[in-house]
Amino acid sequence: MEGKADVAGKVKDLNGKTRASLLHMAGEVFAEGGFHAATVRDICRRARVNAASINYHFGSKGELYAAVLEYSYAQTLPEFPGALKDRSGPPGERLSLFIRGFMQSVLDEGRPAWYGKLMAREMVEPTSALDRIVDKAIRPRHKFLRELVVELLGYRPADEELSRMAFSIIGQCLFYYHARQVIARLNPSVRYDTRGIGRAAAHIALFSLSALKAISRGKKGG
Amino acid sequence: MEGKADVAGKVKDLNGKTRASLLHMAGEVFAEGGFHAATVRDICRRARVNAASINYHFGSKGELYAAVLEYSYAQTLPEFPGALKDRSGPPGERLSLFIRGFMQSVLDEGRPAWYGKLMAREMVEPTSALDRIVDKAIRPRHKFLRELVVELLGYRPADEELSRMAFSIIGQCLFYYHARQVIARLNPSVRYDTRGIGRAAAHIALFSLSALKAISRGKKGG
DNA sequence: AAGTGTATCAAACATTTGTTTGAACGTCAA
DNA sequence: TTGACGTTCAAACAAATGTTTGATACACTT
Repeated sequence: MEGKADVAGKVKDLNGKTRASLLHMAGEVFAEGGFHAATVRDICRRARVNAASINYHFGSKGELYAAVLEYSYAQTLPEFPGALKDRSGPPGERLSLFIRGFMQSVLDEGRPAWYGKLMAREMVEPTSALDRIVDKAIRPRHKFLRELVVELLGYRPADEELSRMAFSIIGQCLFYYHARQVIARLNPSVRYDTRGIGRAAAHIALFSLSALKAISRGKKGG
Repeated sequence: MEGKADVAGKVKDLNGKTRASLLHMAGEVFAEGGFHAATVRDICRRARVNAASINYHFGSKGELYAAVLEYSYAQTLPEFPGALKDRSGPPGERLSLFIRGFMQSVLDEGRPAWYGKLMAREMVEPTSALDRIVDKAIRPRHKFLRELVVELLGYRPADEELSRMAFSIIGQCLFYYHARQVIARLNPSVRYDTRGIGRAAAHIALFSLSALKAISRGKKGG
């Protein structure tokens, strides 16, 4: 009944055309509307395969979702891990680069890299995959941001306060993703192409660096 | 067939017990999981009424949702409009009060005031009701924030830049709502009771005021 | 008492969801 | 050629969804 799909899935991976097509289209559909809004029929229609293919190749919609996360995470691996450990250059510049890179991965509509979007979606509408995402993707970035904040402040605040600093920075970034429909209505001039993302990232970097600098000064002075 | 429900809805409003019960339970359910995740059967079960009641009293699930938004908005009316026009007191203090009030309305789990949550949900998962919410609730707050930022900066930046300042502030606030599942995993010590909300609000106010002050100084000095 | 309109209910309805089934097709080894 | 295996497909399935229906009970008027 279940052929070789489960066992061989990890062996052949993308050998089969159907399987690869499903993986890509599923990534697209999941990134668009989240896990629940996505339908297997829509995914299969776009992938031009039979509706039963998902269950044959992945077992279920949920396991397909997990496979998409795993796959897209592996795709983005070459991008980040270097940046997440890079300690060269002034910390302010590293923060700017991090913010821009993060926003690109979440907002850029062009390339088929849905991992950022899937990550952002999981925050709002969690599935059983959230724990894995937190451990593999979010926690490393959070830690990276915390250390950067320590450098920028010049001292290490209490644990909770330090987390809040990171939250303040990431919160600004994610707002552009989560509230993009509202932003489009409040200020239609805000664009989401590479230039627009760059402008948003530049503002967030300026805003955050200014805050950290002023807080640092206040702490040292008082 | 459609009796007096549609016509009389606006006349009697909450006279009927069933209608009122539905309105309250629907608000609760919609706030929990959004419009799509909510089911009419769940709402009716909690309200202890028949499953057909929603269509009888409101016409459809969508119109019930609209009615909930309208009702909960009317409930929160007494709270805000004063605050949104208050020009007394130092602007920094007014910003702190705004942030705290906004976060309370979005995060507080105790009271049955779902308007904040529904508003935050509409941003991420918009329905056809978004336009109305933007006009009636979001735009006034956005405008209020912009004017406050102008006061705090001491000058008026370009339109887009000014909007981004407001986005940076609101983005920090909404992160605590949208990413609460992730926050719980990253830093379990962050609480969502009144004290915890107050602490988060205080941090966001400090962070934002520091940023605005430093940016203002930089602009004037350079 | 009869009549009128409102409200509530259990049941059924049509649609959509994820999933399963059984047949058909192709490939390759014996 | 035969038989086994992996793959694809149309069709059907069971469950859940929003909605509709027809009957029944109640309140109030005439």
